[in-house]
This record gives sequence, structure tokens and C-alpha cells, in this order.
Amino acid sequence: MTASHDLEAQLLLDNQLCFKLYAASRAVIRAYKPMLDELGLTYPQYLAMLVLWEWQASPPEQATVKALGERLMLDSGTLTPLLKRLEQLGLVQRRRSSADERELCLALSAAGLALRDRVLPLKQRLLCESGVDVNELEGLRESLGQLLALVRAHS
Amino acid sequence: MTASHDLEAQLLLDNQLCFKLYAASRAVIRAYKPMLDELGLTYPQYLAMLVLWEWQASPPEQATVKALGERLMLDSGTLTPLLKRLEQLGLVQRRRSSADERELCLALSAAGLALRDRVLPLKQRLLCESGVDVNELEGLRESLGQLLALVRAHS
DNA sequence: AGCAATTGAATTGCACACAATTTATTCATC
DNA sequence: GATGAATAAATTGTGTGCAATTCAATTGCT
Repeated sequence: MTASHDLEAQLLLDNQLCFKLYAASRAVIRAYKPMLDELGLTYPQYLAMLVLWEWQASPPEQATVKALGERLMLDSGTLTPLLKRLEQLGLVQRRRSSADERELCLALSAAGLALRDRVLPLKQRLLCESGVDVNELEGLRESLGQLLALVRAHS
Repeated sequence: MTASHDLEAQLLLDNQLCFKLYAASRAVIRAYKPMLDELGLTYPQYLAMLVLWEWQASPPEQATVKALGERLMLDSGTLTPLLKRLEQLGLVQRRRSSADERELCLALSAAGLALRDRVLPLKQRLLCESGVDVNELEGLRESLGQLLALVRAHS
């Protein structure tokens, strides 16, 4: 194995961590599709709901668009239309903060809260049908967390 | 730790492998941005070019849109406009196969071929500046490959 | 109080992703 | 050789992502 081989190999698609990440992410989102179709949500909408459900149990100081954006690492350009759709679906309420009119506060509607109960059974079923060994995923989740921390630190 | 705690924990964002994948993928794409800006490419365009460069060294039976789509796991709805943009940039040539008029054959222009030489130095610099330890990424790449194979097998 | 700088959302514009449909071509079978 | 099924791209429509800008509200400073 020569040095130039090593270098050239760095341009092979299959050696690209970035491609594997990108492809795996889309593949997992695709795997979630049947479940999300039943819930009537898109994947990023589902992630937003996860945060809002979490906030029910342990409310943050401010349940604003900004806070949600920091949690999901998404900006208002993505979240504003997404949240308007969740509002249209009757799952989320959006209202300006009275303390600071710049902030938009987010709250779950009754339907949004109720939707939570349908998720776990669907997710269990998905996990079963996918035939994925949960224990195998532990290590991956940890490595991903490290990579994420690393990339975020250097940006 | 009760059973219901275990279940509830499955809805916490930070416990979602899917979210970590999704966030890490976007973070890595963001990290590539400075390099891709210099090349004048978007991230999926870069991936397409990686495949086309690879095909120079070892040509596939058919260098078609379909073959590229299988390699990148993307469909024509994504690739058609993307490839038209690469053609506009003067990097790629698109022409119907004479053997089968349904197929669209892809080829690199001289400029497309030449662009390859600028990638490795930029990538080396990116890797250095990011401060990422390449060895740490090996394990992650392997786990991702396994996950990818797993999810693809069950779809 | 007055005003510049900052902040939080919204908006705009571009490029994906992907489902669903359409169109053109080829294949298979009769 | 006609024709129905299959195939490869292209098209259409919806929903992100994200950079850049705009707008309104607030904060800091004098």
C-alpha cells in the first residue's frame, strides 16, 4: 500500500464517513416512515414533538422557538414553517411572549399531548419488525454523540 | 429503574439514535461547507462527483443516472435537477444512450476531471483544522456501515 | 429620554429528498 | 408485427435545511 494509494483511497465513496452518515441518516428516516405516516407527521415534525413532549415533564425556562432551535440545531427558517404546519394540524399553539414580544412561545394542544400515547406502541412495533438488535445500537449511539460533540466544538 | 421508566426514556430526544444520526449528518455537512464553497459544489453534488471520479478509474457497465442513483441511494427526482446543475457548471456531460434511448449516460468534462485534483489538499486541510482524530472515526464508520446494511436489508 | 446595537422570528431564495405521476422507450408474448 | 407490461428519466408537488435579509422589539449606553 503506497502513500499515494492511501491518498487516493480517501476519495472513494465507500471510505467517506460523511457519505455513510448521510446515507444512514436517510435510511433510518425512511424506516420511520410507516410509523410517521400513521401519526401524520414528517420526520422533523416528529423530532419537534419529541422536544415538546419532553418539555411537558420538565419545562425549560422558555419554551420558545429559539430554545427548540437550539435543541434540534435548526434555525427559524426551518422551524417557522414547520411549526405553522403543526399548528394547522392542531397539535401546537404558538403565541407571542407577553414579557418579550420578540419571542414566540410554544405549547402543546390537548391533541398534541394525546398524540404522545400513540408513539411508544408504534415504535415498539417498528423496532420489532426492523429486526434490529437494540444492544448493537448502543455503541453506535455513543460514537455518534462523541462525533457530534467534536464537530460542534470545532464550529 | 422501573419498566415504565425504560419505556418513557425511549421518547427522550437524547436517547434517539435517529436524532443523533440526523444531527451528526447535518453537522458534518456543515463542516464540509468551507471546502465545498471553494469547489463551488453543494454536498450532494460533491458526492455525485466522487462517484463520477471513481468511475474514471474503474468504469461501471453503465454510467447512467440509474447507476448513480443506486450508488448514492437517490432517485431521479433528486438527481435529474442536480445533474443538470453540474452540467450548467460545465463539470458533467449528459447524453442519451444510443443503445437504449431511455438511459441517460453521464461523463465528466475536462473541467470536471480537473476539479478532482483540488479536492485532496482541501480535504487534508479541513481534517487538520477540524482537529478530528482519524483513528477515532474508523470504528464509527464501521458501525455505520453495519447499520446501513441492516436498515437496507429490512426495506 | 434618545438612539444605536442586539436579539428573536419571519421572510426570501435556492437546492435538495422523496412520493406520485407522466412520458418515452424497450421488452415480451403472442 | 402489434400490443401490453416493464423500465429509465423527467416532472410535479410538498416539506425541509440553510444562508441572507428584513422587521419588530428590547437592551445598553449616554
